[in-house]
Amino acid sequence: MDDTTRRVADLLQFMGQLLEIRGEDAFKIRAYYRAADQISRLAQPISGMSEADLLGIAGIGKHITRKIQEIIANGTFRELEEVRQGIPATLLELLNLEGVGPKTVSKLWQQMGIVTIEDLEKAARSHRLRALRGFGERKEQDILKSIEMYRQKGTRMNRLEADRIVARVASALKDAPFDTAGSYRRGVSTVGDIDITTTATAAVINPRLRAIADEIIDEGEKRTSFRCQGQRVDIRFTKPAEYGTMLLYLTGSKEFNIHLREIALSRGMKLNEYGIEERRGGVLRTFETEEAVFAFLGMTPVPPELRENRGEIERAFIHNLPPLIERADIQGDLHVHSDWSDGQMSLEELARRGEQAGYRYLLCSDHSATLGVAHGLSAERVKGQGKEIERINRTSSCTILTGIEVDIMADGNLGLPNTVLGDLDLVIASIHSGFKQERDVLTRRLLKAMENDHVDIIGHPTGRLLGERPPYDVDLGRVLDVAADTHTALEINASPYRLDLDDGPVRQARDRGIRLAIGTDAHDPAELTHMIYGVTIARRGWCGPADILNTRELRDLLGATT
DNA sequence: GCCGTTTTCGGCCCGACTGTTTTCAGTCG
Repeated sequence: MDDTTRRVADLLQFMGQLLEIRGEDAFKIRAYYRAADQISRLAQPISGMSEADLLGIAGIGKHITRKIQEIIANGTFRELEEVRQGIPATLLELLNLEGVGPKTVSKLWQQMGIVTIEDLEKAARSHRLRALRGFGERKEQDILKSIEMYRQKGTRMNRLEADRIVARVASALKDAPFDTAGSYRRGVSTVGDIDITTTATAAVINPRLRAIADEIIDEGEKRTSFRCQGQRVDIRFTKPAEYGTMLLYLTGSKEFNIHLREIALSRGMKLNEYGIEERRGGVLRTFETEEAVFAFLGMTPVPPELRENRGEIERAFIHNLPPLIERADIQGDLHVHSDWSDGQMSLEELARRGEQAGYRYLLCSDHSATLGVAHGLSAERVKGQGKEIERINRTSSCTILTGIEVDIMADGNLGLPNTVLGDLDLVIASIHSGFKQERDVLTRRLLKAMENDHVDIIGHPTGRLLGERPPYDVDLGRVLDVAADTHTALEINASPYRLDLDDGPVRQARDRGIRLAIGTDAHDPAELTHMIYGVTIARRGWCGPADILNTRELRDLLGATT
């Protein structure tokens, strides 16, 4: 997203938060949040959009359009500046505390003069909070605990961590039937908490959960929340007859649920986690499966990965959802390292692992020599590796493709000469250094690499490491333009530590007909199994088999990239 | 503030759980 679009979304979000603290009408607040959300997922820069374009976006009307125009022209809007005058900026941070919402913040501020987390901590420690109406000893303790949690900053889990927690909870549930839901089920690249629904009863399950919980947050007949290995887990207990609507509700996303419920409402039906009822005193109709709910509403079932209210609901009503890629469509892995650079697998092992995975091919893409730490390959060693691969391929049903993950250096030149690159089956070009360069410099490095005829794929195009390093500052719009022009594929790096590109840009690339390549970037055998994470991101980006290079047969693949 | 196949006014997704309460407000998902 470009800076201006980002700023518009941020300021509308900010306005919503300020209005919350002021205790304004909840629907007005929601309107700002909704507008901010819509803008943050725009595929194009907002500054290029006309007034009519803006008004065409659901949830953006006359007033917010004017404010957007003001932000584009002046960097802010008058009403926001007026509202923020009266409210200390530090108050917003208090909203990050679990159990502390706008009403509480407002009360703390107006009745006790509390404006920072430090103020709040002091007041709670000296037992002054309990003087407020609606506060007691328990609440003081809870607030202190929330402050501690916030300072430890529980970050979102990557998929691998989430898988571990799910496995742990599954072991406690034993034979009880259950499904994961929430962002985990939708396949989001990082997961905030684990949502689970089960038809087993609370009476049976709650005691088992206590055995694996660090802490029980709250415990009930219908829902139990607890912390497991530092992460929050929510379990909903469901009757089998109501399982379909419960799973649908718990899977979300929130925006998907709201939109679907609005549509149900407009047809005189109320949809919740227990079923669907006629709005005027009808009986509750229940559904055992999600498919049954979708069928009743007249929709094609929406795969969980698509449930983000990005147009999939409308498409499901006209039975026109895109075909999505499946794990079984994958014919090979297009990014693997061997022990010729920093990987652990020999070339023989690569071939064997590829056969075991049922792959037709694997792209051996070791680092080029410029990347000192990775024992990268010189021009000479590239040749040597090629001979070795040729030998192994004679007896392997999984063809090892010769390749390289060549460095895009600080000046945009590549780490190996064209004469070397030209002899390889496929070339990935990636940035591994100079992350802090100016946006324009970084962007031009990528563009220059794409314009090289020998470069087939751009590896981990934004360079992010989830929870560790933000994406580098590139103009993704320009990258997509040039990728389309030069027929360069962009990678969906399937490593759970990267997932780069993520679903948003994948969708944009896919909509523009840009080809995508899924690679695990495996350095050891276990990492070859990460392919599923990449496939999931592709699905979230609305990709079908035809959008992904490595669904192709070998001959087709090489034909497409020469 | 947005929006319209009951509406240009009067709705806006819906429910669980907790703490501090004597019936509910606040928060969360």
